[in-house]
Order: sequence, then structure tokens, then C-alpha cells
Amino acid sequence: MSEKVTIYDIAEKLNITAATVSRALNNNPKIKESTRDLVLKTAASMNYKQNKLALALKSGRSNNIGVIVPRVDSNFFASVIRGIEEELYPHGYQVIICQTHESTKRENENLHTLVDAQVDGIMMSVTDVSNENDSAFRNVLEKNVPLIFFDRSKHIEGVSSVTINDFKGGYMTTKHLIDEGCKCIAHLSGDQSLEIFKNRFLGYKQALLDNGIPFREEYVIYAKSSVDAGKKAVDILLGLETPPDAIFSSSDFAALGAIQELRSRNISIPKEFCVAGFSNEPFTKFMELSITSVDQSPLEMGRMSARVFLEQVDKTDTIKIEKKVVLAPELHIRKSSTRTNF
Amino acid sequence: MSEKVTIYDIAEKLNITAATVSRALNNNPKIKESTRDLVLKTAASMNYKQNKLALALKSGRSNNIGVIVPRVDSNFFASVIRGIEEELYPHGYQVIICQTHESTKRENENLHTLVDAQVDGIMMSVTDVSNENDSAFRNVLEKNVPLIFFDRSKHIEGVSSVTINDFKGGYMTTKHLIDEGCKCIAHLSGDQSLEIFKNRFLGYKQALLDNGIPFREEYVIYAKSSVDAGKKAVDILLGLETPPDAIFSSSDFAALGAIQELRSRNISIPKEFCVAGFSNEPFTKFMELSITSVDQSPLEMGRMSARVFLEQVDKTDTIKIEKKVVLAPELHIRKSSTRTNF
DNA sequence: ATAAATCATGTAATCGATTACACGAAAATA
DNA sequence: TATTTTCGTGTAATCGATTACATGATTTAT
Repeated sequence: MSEKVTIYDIAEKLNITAATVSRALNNNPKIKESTRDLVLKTAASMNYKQNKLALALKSGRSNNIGVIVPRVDSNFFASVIRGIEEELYPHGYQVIICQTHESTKRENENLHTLVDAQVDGIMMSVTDVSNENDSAFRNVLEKNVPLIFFDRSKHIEGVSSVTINDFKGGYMTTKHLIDEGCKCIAHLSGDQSLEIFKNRFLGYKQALLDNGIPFREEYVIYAKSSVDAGKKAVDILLGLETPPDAIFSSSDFAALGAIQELRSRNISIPKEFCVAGFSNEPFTKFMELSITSVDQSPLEMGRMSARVFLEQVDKTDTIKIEKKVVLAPELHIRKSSTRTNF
Repeated sequence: MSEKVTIYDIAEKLNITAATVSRALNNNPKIKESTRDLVLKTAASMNYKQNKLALALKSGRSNNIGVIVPRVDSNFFASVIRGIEEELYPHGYQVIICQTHESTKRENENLHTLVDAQVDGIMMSVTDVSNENDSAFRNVLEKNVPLIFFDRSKHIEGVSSVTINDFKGGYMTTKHLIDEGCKCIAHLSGDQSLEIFKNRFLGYKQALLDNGIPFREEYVIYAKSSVDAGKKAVDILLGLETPPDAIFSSSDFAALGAIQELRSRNISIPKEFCVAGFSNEPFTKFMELSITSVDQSPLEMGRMSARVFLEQVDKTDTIKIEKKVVLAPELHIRKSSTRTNF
């Protein structure tokens, strides 16, 4: 039953104006203490709840922020979202989730929907960087909605980003494999139009060069983030004239597939062949043959994105602060690449 | 720069009323076709975007629905959320995420926040069933906000729920272990004040009785959903006078811990000891020794919850339809409990 | 040709809260 | 005592869109 109670109801009951009620509730200094107390008491007794929609319409701020990710059921993105939610919760923001399913069309739709819904900010991991159609992004910026990229970023003026140092991640992992005595290290790469994959690759390449190991084009295989892709990649690599003795994969799933395929061919890991992945998916440490992987601290990434957003909102000035936060990757060395114990 | 364009701006430009503009945009039949076309064209050229907040205030519907889960970074909940989002997306609803972190206080806060934010519905997995303080839930129902429980439910009149048949899940898993020749089957249970764990336990018990295997109190161990809890449980079980030869765990993580502990004691799985888990976490099938587990079809659960919600909204009548959907669990038999190949 | 029906649009209230401005009363100052 | 501040509230506009009702212009029916 409970009809919605408005400030008008309170005003009527107390024979005063809604304006006074509003002021009392907002701790406006120019209100008599006795009236304030009376209003607060009455509001409580009538179970008054502020209508956030009315407030949002009046103020232009919805207290909602939008998060766009390719999909929510991936450990990485879910953890980022968790970080965002935790950081924003104390500030009264609600988090709205959108998924692109890696579709540019959906990405644009989501951007428009969120802007239409008057969110106070948008945090996202870009789906397709090659998407030249920036109009959806420009629309966001024109409406002065703070936009923050995390993990998968895109170069757009006025947009802050929170990423990890993928180059370093690629470099340190490759260096580790070299240190374990691997001489021919292959690389499974994702779509290199995405900077994250480009940089992991560049880090890999640099580590080879810095350590006097020749870089070979044929050791770099494009592989989607799936178990099957990893298996196929191994099939190709083992067919080469000089097959590699290690794999640095940009994806944990592909790394897993690689391991499965290597084992089915009775190649011993890590003795004959070392494997390392990227993302530190939960399963990498659960395996009997745990998989070496690079942690991207998604929780921290989410928290940091939220913090960058909060800074952005505080600055009511039109000064555009474009902040680029780069987190350090963390290499978790596990059995799949540890020869010292064997 | 782009100032926000309202229907008043369009009206002014065309020398008509905002009312007419509104009607034209809403395909109101009593509008001259020529005016409609003109308005639509002008709106497009001015890049007009409807202000959803104003609409929400007027209509009382925000087109947002709230989802409350213990945490978002678990494969199960993330998948449910994915299902909800996918099903609701075509209907123009946005999904707002809240986390309780298993705290009743946070759960109540979230419920209030969502109601205050005028969401059109709430879907949630209950954190603490023993929480006698129903006031937050009653508040939701009094405000006539459709409430739907998924997975972890609670008996409240007027609340629909989407769950899986946990009893059956427990029963079929236990039956499977029996069929594999296990004679002494232990059970790792979660907090049995939660129906899901209670029912998995009951299914386990019934399967034993139906197959002439005595039920033993000491074989039921309380274990949190963690690897460590699983290890400790095995420690206790193996210390019994008659140690078991199989474990049915309500949690995949505990099952994993159990397996690790068994292996460290050189007990061979599945030859000497069988293990089965619950939830079908991704890692269960990735392990070299893949783990038998019960799939809860979280994606379907999310979709179904969304569908139940949509039905609920359609019925504008005050008739309260309380719908209880129970999905079938699916047993994925894997190496950790398959003796036939050995 | 006149009355009735139909059509397209305008007027103004509404959703609930905030706030600039106005105003009378009380308090402070001269 | 007369005048200026200060204080506490009220009035009314505003945020943007929707919609019941009113109104004037056509069209149709008698």
C-alpha cells in the first residue's frame, strides 16, 4: 500500500512549504533549528524517501556510472567491475553494466544508451580499436561525460586510461623463459590492432633481442583466447623446421590448449618445453601443472579507474585532465616454466 | 559544446508547442502526418535525445533493474548476470550491479538503495537466509517493486524464484559415485541454513538410503567454499576409524582442495578415492585430472530470472503471480570419479 | 445551410525536488 | 524611537517530458 511520501506530504502535515522541508532535509543553514528537527522527525515517522529521479532531473546528475566490457563472465572483467563497484559504493554511485560481446555495433549502442540514461561517467574496455567510427565516443565527450578506458585503450584526446604495462609483462615473461634455458621461444599473440597484444608482442621481441636471441617471424602465431586456438598453434609450431622449446602466450586459455596438445604428444613440461600465459586466470594456479602467468591486478585496475573518475568529477572546471595510469604487471612463476626443481 | 536539445527547443524552432512535438515523437495517432515528419526531421537534425530521467520521473519507471549478488567476480554469479543482461537488453532495461560481500548489512543497504533509485525490479541471490530482519524485503514489496530470487532463495510471499533442483543434483552425484563402486561416501557441505546446501545434503542422504548404504553423521563435514577448507576436511575424514573412499563436495573449490590433499598423501584418484564437486567451475574441466561436477546452468538461470521479471511487469494487474522455476542440474562426469577407464 | 462530428493543436497540470528572489518579523544598531 | 540587518519562510520558476482537457478549424451529416 505505502503510497510514496513526498516533501509536499510532509509540508502539508506541518502546515509549511515544501521549500522549507527541502531546506530542512538538506541542512540548509538558514532554517530554524526547531523546524529542522520537526521536519526530520516527521520525515522519519512518515518513512520519507527522497526521490532520486526528481533529484537527478533537477541536478542533471544521476549518480549512476556505466561500465562497458566485452563480457561480464570472464574473471578479468568481473574482477575489474568488482573493483569499480567497491571504490564507488561509498560515494553513492551505482554501477550499470553493459556487454558488447566484442561487437562494435553493440559498443556504440551501449555508449549512446548510457549517455541517454544520463550516467555521470563511463568506464570501458574498448572492443575494437580499429573502429574508425569515433562518433559514439565523440558524442560522449561532447556531452561532457567523463570517459575512462581500462585495459584496452584507444587514443582519444581528453580520455584518461588505466592500463598495465603490457610491454613489460611480455618482456619479463620472455626474459624468465630465457633464464630457464629456453632458446627458441614462440609467441601466441592476440589481435595486434589492440595495443595490449601489440605491446606484449613488442616486449617479447625486445627481450629476445636484448639477450642475443634472433627474432623469428614464424614463431609468432595469431591465436584467439581459447583452448583450441592454443592446440592448433602448437600443431603449427611443431611442424616447423626448427620447432621452439617454449611458448609465451598472450592468453591463459591458449597456453592451456598448448599444454594439453604438448602433453598429448608426450612432450614433457617443463623439462623439454616451457609455457607461460597471461592474465593469471584462476585455473592457472589450480592445475597440477600450474601455469606461469602475468597478473594484471584487475581489482586494482577497477579501483584505480574509479578513482580517476572521482578526480575527474571533482574538477568541476572545464580543464580537461587527461590522466594515463599504467599499472605494473606481476609475473607469477609456476611449474609450467620452472626447471630449477627438476 | 553541444547543449542539450529538448522538445522545447524543437517546438520553438518550428513555432509549435512542446506538446505537439512530444506527440509527434511518440507516434500519437492524432497528429498531422506532415507535422510528424517535420518534427522527426528537425529532431534528427538537431540531434535531439530524449531525456530518460524526465521520462522516468513522469512515468515512475526508470528502465533500470537491480541485481544483488554476494560478489560479481565468481564465475557463477557473473554468468547469471550475463544471462540477465542478455535477456533484458532487447527490452531496453539497464542492469545495475550491487555486491553484498556476504554481509546482511550490505544486503539491506543495497535493497534500500535500489528502491530509492526507483529500479523497476530486483533480482538477487540471498546472502543470509537466517536473517530474520525482513524489513528491507518488505520495503521492496510494499513499494510494489517486483522481486525475484535466483539460486539462493528465501520463503517470502509474493516473491518468485529461479533455482536449480539441488536435491536432485546431490542425489544424482551420489548415485553416480555409488555406481562407480564407492562404498563410503563423505559429504562436504556449506552452511545448511541456506536451502541450496540443505537440499544437496538431503539428496546425498536419500541416494545413500535408496541404495542400502548407511548414512553416517561423521561423514558430513562443514566446509567453506575454499581450497583450504577442502584440505582440512580430508584431514579429518582420513583420521576416522573407517575413512571414506569418496567425497561429494557442495563446492568445487573444496573438492579441489580435497584432491590436492589426497594426492599429497599418495592416494590415487579415482582408483582408490573418487571426488565430485558442485558448480562446474571452469577449472574443473581444465584440470589434467578433470573434476566431476554439477552444472547449474547459470546463464539459463539468469535468462529465466529476467523472463520471470518481464512477465511480472506485463501483468499490470495487482494480481501477484508467485512463480517458482526449478531448473534441472546436469552432472558432468569427469576423470576424478570415473573408474571404468582404469 | 445548419448542426454534429472529427481532427490537429494549444493550454496547463503533473512527476518531486531544488533554489533564486521576495517579504514580513524580529533583532541589532544609531 | 527610527532605521538597518538578520533571520526564517513563502512564492514561483526550473529540470524535460507526458497528457487530460479545451479550443478552433474542417469535414461530414441532416
